[in-house]
Amino acid sequence: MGRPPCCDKDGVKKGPWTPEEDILLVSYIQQHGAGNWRAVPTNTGIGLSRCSKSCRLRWTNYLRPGIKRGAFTEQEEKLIVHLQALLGNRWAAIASYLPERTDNDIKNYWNTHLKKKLRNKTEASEVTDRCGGATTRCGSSVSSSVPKAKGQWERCLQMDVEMAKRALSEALSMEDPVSSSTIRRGNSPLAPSTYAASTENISRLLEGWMKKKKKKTTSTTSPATSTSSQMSMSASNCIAPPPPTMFGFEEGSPETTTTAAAPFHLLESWSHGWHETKRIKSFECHH
DNA sequence: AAAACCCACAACCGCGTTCTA
DNA sequence: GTAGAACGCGGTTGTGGGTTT
Repeated sequence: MGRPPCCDKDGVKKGPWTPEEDILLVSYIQQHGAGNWRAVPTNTGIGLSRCSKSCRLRWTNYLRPGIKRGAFTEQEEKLIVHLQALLGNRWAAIASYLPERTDNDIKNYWNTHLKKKLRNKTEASEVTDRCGGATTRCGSSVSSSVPKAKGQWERCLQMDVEMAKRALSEALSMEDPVSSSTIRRGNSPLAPSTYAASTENISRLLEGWMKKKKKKTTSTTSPATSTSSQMSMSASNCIAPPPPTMFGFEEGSPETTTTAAAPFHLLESWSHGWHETKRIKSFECHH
């Protein structure tokens, strides 16, 4: 009946990942490709005693090639704010418009920076009309608990859509052609740089890890030498593609057909070749 | 110098959905 | 068709580093 069990909870390691574990995971994915997470812990042998869920998370959030880390740009910030206004806290959907960022990253950034920023803004403009002014951000959240008259809500949403359109156009026009073309095309399944990019991710993580370790202790043996050589060796190879960054919205979704759908069409060019019906379906289900 | 506090972010948890035997 | 596990997502927590007192 059903699928076999995921992984026995006993002996499953938790907490921060070490570079060794990262290497193990990446080399596994290099050989077998991303997906089938259930098989990862068993196939990597005793070296990786992580549950499949943890492996998937580690890969999608940190090791996957093409992930951009560091400070968010103003354009990214704008995008997030407007998409959050349109989509609510659907971080995965929002992340699909920022292919270099993960949903976790965006979620964290929202919770730590943008939420505060917006709160300050709204506090400052609280005195003014909540929905009437042209610059007032209204209908801000899909999940807003404040009830609104239908017509009013639609007008607000329409305004948000217009704002989002502008922000998206700005963001798109300001992108440099090289990086944006990479983004639009995603990671080609056979792109030779794919694994290299992944090892770059690990190298970055390793650097940070080494710094931390240096601070803590100077006497412990570090994995740096073995891992770096392993990485440079592996970098010449090519791995299976990462899970395609999702792009999901379907024409005619209820409630979004005439309003929110507009910016998504605008963005469709971003992601040609990335259509992932599974996620589209999943998004439909949420509506 | 040390304690207290704050902040950022990586990772975990729980739940709904999807998949498969 | 059904049961049960995997998968994916959003919310939350834990931890480590930085700053302030």
